Formats: sequence, structure tokens, C-alpha cells
Amino acid sequence: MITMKEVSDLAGVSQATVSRVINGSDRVTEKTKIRVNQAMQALGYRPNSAAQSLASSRSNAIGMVVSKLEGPFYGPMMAGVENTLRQAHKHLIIAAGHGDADLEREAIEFLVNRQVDGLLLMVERLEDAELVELNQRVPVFLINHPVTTLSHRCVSLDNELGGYRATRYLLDKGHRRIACIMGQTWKPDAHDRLQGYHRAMSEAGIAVPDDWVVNTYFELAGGYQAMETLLERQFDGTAVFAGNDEMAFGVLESAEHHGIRVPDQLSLIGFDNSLTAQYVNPKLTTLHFPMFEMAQASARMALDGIYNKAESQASQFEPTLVERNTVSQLLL
Amino acid sequence: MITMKEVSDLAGVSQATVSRVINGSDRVTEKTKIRVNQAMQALGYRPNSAAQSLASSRSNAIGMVVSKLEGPFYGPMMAGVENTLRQAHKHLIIAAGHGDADLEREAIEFLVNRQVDGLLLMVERLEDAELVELNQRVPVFLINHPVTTLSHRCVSLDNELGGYRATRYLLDKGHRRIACIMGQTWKPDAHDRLQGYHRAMSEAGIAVPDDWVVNTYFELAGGYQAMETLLERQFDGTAVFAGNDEMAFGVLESAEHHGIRVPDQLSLIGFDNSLTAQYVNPKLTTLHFPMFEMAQASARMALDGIYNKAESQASQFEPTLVERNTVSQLLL
DNA sequence: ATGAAAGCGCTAACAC
DNA sequence: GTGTTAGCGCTTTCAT
Repeated sequence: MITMKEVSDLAGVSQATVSRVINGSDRVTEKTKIRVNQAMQALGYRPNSAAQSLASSRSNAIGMVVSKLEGPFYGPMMAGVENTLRQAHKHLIIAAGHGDADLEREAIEFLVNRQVDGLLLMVERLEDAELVELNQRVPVFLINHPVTTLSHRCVSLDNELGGYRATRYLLDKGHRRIACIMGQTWKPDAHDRLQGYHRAMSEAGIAVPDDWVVNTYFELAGGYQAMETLLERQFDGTAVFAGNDEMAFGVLESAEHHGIRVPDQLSLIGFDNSLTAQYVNPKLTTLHFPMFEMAQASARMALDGIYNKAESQASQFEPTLVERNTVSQLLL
Repeated sequence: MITMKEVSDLAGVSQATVSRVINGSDRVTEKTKIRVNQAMQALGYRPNSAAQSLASSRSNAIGMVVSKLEGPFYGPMMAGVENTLRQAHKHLIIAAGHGDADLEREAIEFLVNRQVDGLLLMVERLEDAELVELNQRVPVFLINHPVTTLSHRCVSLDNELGGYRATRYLLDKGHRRIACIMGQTWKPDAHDRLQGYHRAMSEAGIAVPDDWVVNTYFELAGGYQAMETLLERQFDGTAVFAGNDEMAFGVLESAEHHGIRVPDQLSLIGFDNSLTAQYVNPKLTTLHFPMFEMAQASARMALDGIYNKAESQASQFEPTLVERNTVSQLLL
């Protein structure tokens, strides 16, 4: 391994100077800068990052814990974070929480022990208080975890607006009797999307009977089950807003079994714009969840907050409509 | 930050002893071991990993570069690697190559500069020679990149067998005139799967006319296009083996447009068992690509090779059939 | 079985 | 603008 000493010897300067040109920090003569760079080049010098970390107490690494690595979101999210971080020459260390509070905690400890300079968290199970406390030890940034005292450190999606837009779109297409099938209401996402649905409906002057709303869980089976419930309740509406795409696929499946044609007899809108949405038949109309951009934003926020100690501020993204083939225009 | 010194003082031993109990290495009296552990506990001591790395020239981190973070495979892959590594208390640092040779190289450099103890590579664009050379600098392990001098460091899938099994399944269902729609043939995956198809067909005594095989690329549009080509060529067969699920979805779409009912008029089998396969209608029969298990195996191989300097040996997984609803039994 | 001491390669005061 | 120097917190011979 080539050390700084060898570089400084070859360049005929001190180690301090080499360190300076590496960190671009101090004013170094253009001339010596060049000499040093040449020496580094010639030797194929690579700074030892462990030594850098030890001496500077900065690891140049950011830890990320995600609740589940398997989900459909994970790809765009990692991609967004990775590319932003790498452009800044920061390393990304990841750990999974598997949607369990203890495992999430353990993942965080694991990362903190590695002296990451900051933490990017996409977790579901941790309490606000815990996060706030953690933030005393190491700067914490949150993706899609809005309800917290750390809100200025959070990038999130306006789920209420999404619910509103989805419902509104259905209304604009002439639908009036619109059901809402939603996931676990303890999740802010579900809660807010439902809220948006209600706002749109009430704005349109439509009273929503209780049995138009069915809460199950954010999976295909949840959507299927909810649709069955709706059918048992003799729901006579023309459209369904599903809390996410997977649930919408479940609705599609149920409709298929009952010989209900989508979108002719029933219109359907999802949420997330997951990869699969464009592969099902008919292709699913849905709201796009801009995870890639959100991930980039969160990484940028972290970078700023950690290395430029800038005051970060909450950033909220908007879900946008993706028109495909599961919603029909109703004749008046 | 609590340092080792404080621990050793409290425990009334030397730093060396503390270091010993941390690393579980030397024979330390049970008694002192307990005292040290208590001291660590009491102080809430966390070893500084930068210092550990510097002193031991081991970073306890493994770097992973993946070609593209967005694909459907990466979830299971990251999950498999992460959980295996973490159980061994090793950190996972990731970088993306985005399917471009230069970016893949850059990602590798990035990781090597961080002194990772080893590299887990899932890349497409790098030459064998380059990989071999890299392996001189740092232990390299490959996922799904079989054709290399490093084959004992590689976990891969038996694609030939997969192609064989897919085709064989179709044959067993009574099909004889079976087309094969495949991705870029420069990719070993495509090449081998096609090979398997040919083996099964020839075993069944069926001569395959050239125009039963269409090579496009591993995407929906590629499958769609290939199916259109097949149709233009007046393909009069009863089944299609698509090189991967995405291509199969393209076939499904094309069939739909032409009013060809799957599986009644045309049977279809895919490859990968991507998440989406179970959401399309009809649900896609396909071969399962055990990425999670392969990722785990590769991580274990890396762990062994790096930290126990065990001789690793190639491990190959088999794709298995997942029966769903796109293949019909043909009457004889 | 345990301790003393010499680094690991770098950064950051502080001097000049 | 550049050099000197003292660590950063740990591992690891080498003694004892």
C-alpha cells in the first residue's frame, strides 16, 4: 500500500501539504499542487479511508436502513440515494429492518457503531421519541415518515393530495358512487389517502355511506378481500379507489372472478405506479409515487445537513396521475 | 466517545487485554473476561471501527456492485446478501454500475478505495481478464457471471437446465411446435437458455426450423416484437417459451391484440418468476430464479473466502418450475 | 495470562 | 504557503 509519506517524499513536500491538496482545503500554490498530484498519479496513491476517518472523525459514509429490502419501492429508492451519494463521494452502507421494531433498532445500532456520519431512515416501526433521541447521537434523515418532531428532516409524499387527486379524477370522469379500499389505517399513508378521498367526495357534495369504505391491508389479498366485502354489501357503485396498486390487483382479480369487466362495468384506480401496473391487463390507472426523486432529495438533504451543516427543511412531493386503462368516462 | 482506555482503566487491566476479549482471540481468564465485559457494559463502550480497520488493516466491510439497482431482482438479492453479512457482523457497502462498463469500473474503484475486504459483483459488462486482475488486489466473488477463470468464486444459475426444463414441460403437456423467444444472445443467460431449448427439442426428436426462434431483447417490448415477428412468419405452433418474464408479458400483450387466447390457443412459459408473474392475467407459468438463496450463498462464499480463507468452490443453482395458468394440456 | 509499547495512515493545530 | 508534531483508538508483537 502506497502511503502519504511516499507521496510527500516523491513530491518533496510534507505530508501536511499532501493532505491539503487531497482535501482541497487550504491555499496551496498551484505549483506544488501540481507536483503533488503528479506524485500521487505516478505512485497510484489511494488514501486509506480508515486512517482518514480515524484522524478526522468523519467516516464519509452514510448509513441507510430500510424496512424491507424486497418491496417494489426499494429499487428506485436505493438507486436515487446511491447515485446522489456517490456523486458526493460518500459511501452508502445499508442494513435492513425487515419491518420489525427490534430489527430496525438493531440495524441502526449496527450502523451507528460503524460511525456513519448520518442516518437515512425508511422505517415504519420506530416511535418519534426514539428517533428524536437517536438524532442526538447522529444526524437522522427520514424518508416517508412524516409525523415526527424531526419533520424538517423528512422528505415525504403528500398522500392526502394523492387520495384527493385519485378520487377527483374518478369524479371528473363522471363517477359518483365511488368506493375506497384502503390499507392498515394506523399507517399514515393509508390514513391520509383516505382523508383525501373524503375531501374530494365532500367537495363534490357526495355523502359517503360507511359501507363504501373498506379497510384491509396493503396487499393483493387485502384488495381481493375488500372487493369481496364490497360485493357482499351489494355495493352498486361504478368505481373503486384502491389504496395501493397491489390492492388494485386484488380488486382486478376479484372482478374477474365475478365476471365484472374493468373498466366497462367498474372503474379502478390504484396508487404507487408500481412496475407491475403497466403489465396487468387492463393496464392500471394509478398515481405515481416519485420514489426515485424523493430518495435523491433525501440524500441531498442528508449531504447538506451533515457536511455543510445547512438547515434542512421538510420537502414534500406530489403524487401525479398516470392515465392507463382501468377508468372509463361515464356518460351523463 | 468511550475509548478502550477508559474500559481498561475501569476493569483494571491493559488495553491489550480489552482488545483480546473483544476479538475473542487469545486465552483470557474467564474472570478477567467477565470484568472487562462488565466494564464495557457499564460504560456503553463501542469499538471505533475506523481505528480497528486502521490497526488491523481489515475493514469488516464487503463491497457490492450491482449493474442496475432498479431491476426486479435486486430486492431479493440485496436482502439475501444483507442478512447473511449482517449475521456475521460485516458491513455492506453498495455501489451501482448502471449496466455500463465504465460506471461499473468506477463503482469498483470507489469501493476498493474504501478498503473493503472483498467484492461481491453482479455486473454484466466487465471482461474476465479485468476481473481476474482485480482479484489480485482484493478477493472477488461473482453472482451470476459464470464464464470466467474465477469460476470457483461464482454462484450461478443453470440456465441451460432452465431452458431445458421449460421446453420439456411444454413437450410433456403435449406441445410439439414450440417457438422460442429469447433476449440478447451475447448474454450467457440467453445463450444457455436457448441451448436448453434446443436440447429438449432434439431429445424429443423435433427439428426446429430457424423461424421458430426469435432473438430480440429481455424486455416487454422485445417480447412483443418477437411475437409479432412470429405471427408475421405464420408460426403455426401451440406454445412459446419466452426468455424471461418480461418478454412473456410482451407476448401476452401481442396475443391479446390479435385475439389469441392464452392458454387455450397458445401456451406460454416465462423465466425468472418475477413478482409481476403472479399478477398478470392469466398468471404466468414460469421458472423460478432463486435469487435470494443465490445471494445468500454468494455472501457466505465471500465470508468464508475472506475471513476464513477457505477455498471456495463454484455453486450452481437450479431453476424450478412454477405452474400457473398459461400452459394448457394438449389433447393427443 | 497479561502488559508495554510501537505503530497503522492520516488530519489539524500550531509554528514559521 | 508549508512544515512539525501530536494525536485519532485500536491491534499486535514481544516481554514477562
